[in-house]
Amino acid sequence: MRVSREQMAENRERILDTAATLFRERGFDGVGVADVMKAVGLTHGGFYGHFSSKDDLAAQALGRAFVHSGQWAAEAKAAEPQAPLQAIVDRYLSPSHRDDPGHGCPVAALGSDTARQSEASRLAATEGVRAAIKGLSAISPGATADERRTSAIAGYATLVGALVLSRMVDDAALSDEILTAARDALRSAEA
Amino acid sequence: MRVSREQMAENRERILDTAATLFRERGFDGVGVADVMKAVGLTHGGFYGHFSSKDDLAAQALGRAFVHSGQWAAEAKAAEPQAPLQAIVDRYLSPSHRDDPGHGCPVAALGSDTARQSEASRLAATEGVRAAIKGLSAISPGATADERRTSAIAGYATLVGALVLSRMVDDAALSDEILTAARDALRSAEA
DNA sequence: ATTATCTATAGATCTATAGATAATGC
DNA sequence: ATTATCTATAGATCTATAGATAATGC
Repeated sequence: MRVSREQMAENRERILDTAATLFRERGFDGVGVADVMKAVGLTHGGFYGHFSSKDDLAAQALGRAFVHSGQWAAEAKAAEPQAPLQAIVDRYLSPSHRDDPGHGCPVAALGSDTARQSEASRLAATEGVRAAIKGLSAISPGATADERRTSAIAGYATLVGALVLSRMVDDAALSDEILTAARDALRSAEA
Repeated sequence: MRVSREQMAENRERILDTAATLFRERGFDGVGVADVMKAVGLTHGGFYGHFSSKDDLAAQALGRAFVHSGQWAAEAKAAEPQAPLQAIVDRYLSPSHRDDPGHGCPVAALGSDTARQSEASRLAATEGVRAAIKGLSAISPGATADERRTSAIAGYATLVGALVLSRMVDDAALSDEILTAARDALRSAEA
């Protein structure tokens, strides 16, 4: 039953990544500790050797999701160095992102829930949002640093809101229209 | 124990309004049937005489929240007929709206959750979002009806995203900055 | 010998229902 | 007599813990 120290560390990573995905797919309350452990292939009693509580897991999994989000943005930038903001906007507002919340933006997937979560989760979210704003400020339009930061925050809000709205409505045409409208508006703001 | 037919109808209304507030404050999973009934002053067994299930209540309470949201926007328009969009934006992005989710926008409070809710809830949300877009299209900037609709959708997304972000972060200054940045960006878009 | 994981379960909570109670309305 | 509400509870689910098991690592 016991595994090596190295294997244990790997198990912990898999619990975190699996939880980060499941929470984004089903919400914090839609996933139990036993669900996460079962998905990883362990029994749920073993969970408490890795994390002190479900809240602890939630906070760390949220942090993990934000880190992946940042890498995701960096990839988009690297792939399109001439128009990095447009690359991020197009990828963020794509149907494939909308249809795969488990591997997407943690703000759109868990935003309204996180506001009601533990202190540790909210701290992870605050750092994640701060980092995202910083990253977007470097590539957003504006004559001064202040203007770029303002347009980065507003652009971030537009992305998040459009994705939340597109996932909420039960009408494929309206959902697509929301993504397209937000993309068009952000494109003309860049010009 | 029994009450008049009229009183029963009033009880039903109070259950709906109370649920609409509690769900927005604590999320769908953060509120039990017993919590709602206790807040109304009834025992939880009586609930099933009014609604067939918690899902049924959730869908109807969500519809109710959207109706109130529409009235809220109409009030802002009536109070400031010369600049109706600005009045809505200012009210939506105010600290008092941010700090009172129970009486505010259902999209910002329950958006990510609603995507995972029952068919009936998603239908209520779809109608609510459709109505909001229609209302905003009438007062949004743009030369053609299509342009006004696009800027209405993008503006709505900016409002929702900014409120979600401002509620998620655990830093008052950053939260205020997000509200202000979104408001400034929407103001310059109107011009 | 130590310890990562497993088995089993306590304790709490939540939805939904069945039958009792008591006030309304024909 | 009808029916809106109440009391009590069944059944399911979830977090967390205690003690057993068996493989690692000194």
